[in-house]
Amino acid sequence: MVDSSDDGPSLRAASFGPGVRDVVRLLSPRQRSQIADIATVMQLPSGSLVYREGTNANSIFIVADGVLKTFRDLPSGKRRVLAFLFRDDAFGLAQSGHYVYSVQTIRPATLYRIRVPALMDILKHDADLTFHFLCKVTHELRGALRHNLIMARRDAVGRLAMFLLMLEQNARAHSDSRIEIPMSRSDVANYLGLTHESVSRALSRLERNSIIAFAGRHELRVLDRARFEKLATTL
Amino acid sequence: MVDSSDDGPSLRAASFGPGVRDVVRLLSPRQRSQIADIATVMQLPSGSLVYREGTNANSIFIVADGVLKTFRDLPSGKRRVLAFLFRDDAFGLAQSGHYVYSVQTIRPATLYRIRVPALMDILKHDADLTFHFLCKVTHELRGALRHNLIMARRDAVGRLAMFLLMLEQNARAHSDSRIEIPMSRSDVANYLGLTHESVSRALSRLERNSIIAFAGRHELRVLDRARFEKLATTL
DNA sequence: CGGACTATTGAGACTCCTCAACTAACGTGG
DNA sequence: CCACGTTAGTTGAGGAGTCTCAATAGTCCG
Repeated sequence: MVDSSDDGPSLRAASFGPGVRDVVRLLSPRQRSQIADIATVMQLPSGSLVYREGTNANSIFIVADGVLKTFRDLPSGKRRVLAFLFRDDAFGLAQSGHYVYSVQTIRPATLYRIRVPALMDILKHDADLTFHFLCKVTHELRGALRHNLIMARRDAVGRLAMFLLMLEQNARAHSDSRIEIPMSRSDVANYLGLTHESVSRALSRLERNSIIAFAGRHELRVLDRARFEKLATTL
Repeated sequence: MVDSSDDGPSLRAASFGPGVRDVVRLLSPRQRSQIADIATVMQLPSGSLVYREGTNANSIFIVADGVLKTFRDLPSGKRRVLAFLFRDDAFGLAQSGHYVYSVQTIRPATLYRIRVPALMDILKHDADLTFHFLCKVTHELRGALRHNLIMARRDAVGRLAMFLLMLEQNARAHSDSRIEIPMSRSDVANYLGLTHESVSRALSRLERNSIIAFAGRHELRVLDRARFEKLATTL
C-alpha cells in the first residue's frame, strides 16, 4: 500500500509530512493491524472530558471522528483553548509523564486509544511507523505556529477572519463557501484570546458589512470572499 | 551508549521526549557518524540570514552553538518572531517543499546542515534515529504551545515576566538569578506581540519596582524572585 | 413549559499602539 | 584617537480598541 517510492517525494516535499491527516490511512496492512492490536476504540458523547491536564500520561489518542478541543485552565480561572481537533488528528502530548493540556469533546467523538508502552515497543523497531508519527507531530506543530500568527493580530475581526478561514480549510467537505462552526462562542474566544463578547461583536460586524451571513449560530456563508480573505490576510 | 533500558522509562515519561536537547548527544556512535557523513558544519557571524521563508527546503539544521531567531515578515511590513533557537535546537520546518519561516542568527552561530534526501535515506531504516527526531519536533511543539500561553496574557509586564522566566530556564549556565537577554528589544517585542516601546516601558516598570536590576542592556538580575514569579504565573 | 445556558448588545474604564522627540551606544572613516 | 552618522533604546502625550460590568434576548433540554 505504501511503498518507498510513494513515500519519498511527498515526504521530502515537506520535512516532515505533506497533508498529514493520514497516520492511520497511509500505514501498511501489517502496521495497521499492529496498531489495531494495541488500540482501543472509544465512543464519547459531546462534552466528555477525555483526560485532564496533569494526570498520568499513559496513552496517546487518534481522532477517528468528531470534534474536540485541548485547553488549559489558568490559575485566574480563565480557560485557554490551545487547539481544536478533527478527524485523524493525534493528541496526548505529555511532559515528565503528565499530560500538558486537558482534552474535551465538542461533538460526539470516536477515538483510538493507544497505550504508550505498547506503542514504544513497536516504534523501536519500525522506522516507517515512527516516521508517520513524526509527520503527525509536525502537523500539530504547524497548527500551533498558525495559532501564534493569529494571536499576533490585535484586531478582533482580523483574528476571527483568519480563524474562519482555518475552519473552512479544515472541513473540505462542502467547499461552497459555507463554514460550520462546531464550537461555542466561548471556545472560539478562548482560542483567539478574546472575550466571547468581542467574538460576538466581531461576527455581528462581519454580518452587518455583508461579508458573511449566518444560517443558524453554527453555520455561515461567505458572501464577499474578496473582502473576507483580504481581512484574513491583511495583517 | 543508548541501550533500550535507558530509552524506555524516559521516553514513556514524556511522549515524546524528556528534555530533548540531545538529538546529537544521545545518538549511538554509529548513528553519530552517519549524521556526520551527511552533515555540513556552518559558521555564521551575527545577523546572518540562514534562509528566507518560502525558499526551497532542501536541508534541516541543528544548532551546535549560538542564538538564532525564526520569523515571518507580514504583508503589512511587520515582523513576527516565532521562536528563539539555542544550542541543540533543530529547525527547518517546511510545507510543500518551502520553508515556513525565515531564520537569522542573533549571535555568531555554528550549525549542522543536513540535506533532507540524505536524511530521509537514513530515517527510513533507522527507527531509533527517527524517534530522536520525533522528540526534537515534540520539543519544538512544546515551545510553540508555551508561546501561545504567553500570548494569552493581555498585560505587557506579565508577558515579559513569562518571557524572562523562559530565558532563565533555557540558559541553565549560571542560575544565580542573572538572566542574559541576547536579542534586541525589537526581537523581544516581535516575539511577545508588543511594540518595542511597550517592552521598554514594561522593563522600566519592573526595574522601578525593584523586581529586577539591569547590568547593561542585555543582562539583568532578579531582585525580588517572589514577586517576579508571581507576575509570571499569575495569569 | 420552565430553567439554565448561550449569545447579543450597550456604556465606561483601561491598556496598549501610534506618533514623536530625545538619549545612548556602536561602528566607521577621517 | 576623535567626530560623526546610524542604529538601538527610552520616555511622553493622545487615540483606538478591547475588556469589564450589566442587561436583554434567544436556545436547548429536561
